Amino acid sequence: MGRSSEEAAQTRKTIVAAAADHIRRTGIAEASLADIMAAAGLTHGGFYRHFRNKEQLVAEAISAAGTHTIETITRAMAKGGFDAAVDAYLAKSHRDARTPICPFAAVGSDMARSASEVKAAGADVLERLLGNLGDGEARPATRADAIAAFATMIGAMILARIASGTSLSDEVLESAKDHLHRSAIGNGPRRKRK
Amino acid sequence: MGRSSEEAAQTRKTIVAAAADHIRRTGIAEASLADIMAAAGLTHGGFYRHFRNKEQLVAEAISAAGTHTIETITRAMAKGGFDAAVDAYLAKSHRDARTPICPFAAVGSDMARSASEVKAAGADVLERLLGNLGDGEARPATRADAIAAFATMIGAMILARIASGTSLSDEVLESAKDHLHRSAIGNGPRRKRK
DNA sequence: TGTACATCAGTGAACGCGCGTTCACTGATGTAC
DNA sequence: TGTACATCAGTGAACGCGCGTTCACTGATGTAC
Repeated sequence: MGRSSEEAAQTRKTIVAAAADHIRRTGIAEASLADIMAAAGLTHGGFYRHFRNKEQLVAEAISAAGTHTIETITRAMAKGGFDAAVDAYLAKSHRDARTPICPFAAVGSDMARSASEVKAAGADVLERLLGNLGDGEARPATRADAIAAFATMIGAMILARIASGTSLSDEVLESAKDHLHRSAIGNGPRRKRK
Repeated sequence: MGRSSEEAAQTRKTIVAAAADHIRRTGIAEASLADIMAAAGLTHGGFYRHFRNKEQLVAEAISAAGTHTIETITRAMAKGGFDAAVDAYLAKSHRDARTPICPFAAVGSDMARSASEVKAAGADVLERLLGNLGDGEARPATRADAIAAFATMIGAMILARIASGTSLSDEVLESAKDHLHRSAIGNGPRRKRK
């Protein structure tokens, strides 16, 4: 089955998208190349026509998932400010989603243990996210505030997922939301730090 | 090789301790029973004399690692208050440790995807930790404050480990520390929430 | 107290399985003439 | 323009390996008499 190079480029994107989904749902180690390729509508033998190895795919999948997450957060910030973005991120629907949106909450611990290629992709997503949180009107006052706020969000989401099904889980989400709303990090327009 | 039941109980504890180490170092899925048993000085065949399956061992290992983490945090709080505990947790030496101390930072994402037995062990550790953070003089003012502070700590540690080796990593630790110090969560004695 | 025996922690080989990776092959595509 | 051919995306079988789990066996322990 020969394919044009245009079709091949599309196939590659499909594989990355399937990997981004599968990895966030099951974890990095648990997502097998055969499953990812099947989800992309392909057999697993063709994988190495597109990628050097699994690590490369994981790195690109993290990057793609991160880009979508940044867009989602940026959109929420533009519409309803920092508080709205926090509420959207820490929503029960995000906690319970079959496919988690944010790769840091879904596989943050996995990434921390991964090969440098994967960690670099994760660090790049974080850097891009921090750059974008500076945009908009009701943004965090400083880069340090944005870092602390995002750390609180992913930490709370991870704890809420561990405790899912208990009242503690809801309490974690509510406590983190309240804290971020009250901490005056993003209330109203501020000057970006020089 | 027959063993007394006393020796067997000690062996069981050794296996759990080896599992707690191995799991925090490599991840849940990546820690094989054969490796854990070898680290405990045993062959892997005898595993099922002590545990129903891998899940049960993982749950007990999380619980044991969590107990040690709670003790460490409680000790730091007793000695230097909330700020000292934050500084100890978010230290570079904790980020770079061969065996991470805190199971939530090390394998939080893994736990969130694990069987209910493992998640229940994690939720129990969190509940115990929150109970202990209420002790001491310079404790977080409310349970909600304690939850938000701990979420910030594990989130920051995970992000710092993903970015390890870059200046962003140090920046994450510093930003989270500054935020927690400034947020007045644990500055001085407060009344515990009713 | 001394002896026979049941127990069971631990050994080491084996099981079926799924993993990442490799490879010979297929056949439509795009190019050279 | 039409034809021959090289390319290479995708197939499907196979590879060696490590996994969780099982099992027949060993032999020191603790108990029954």
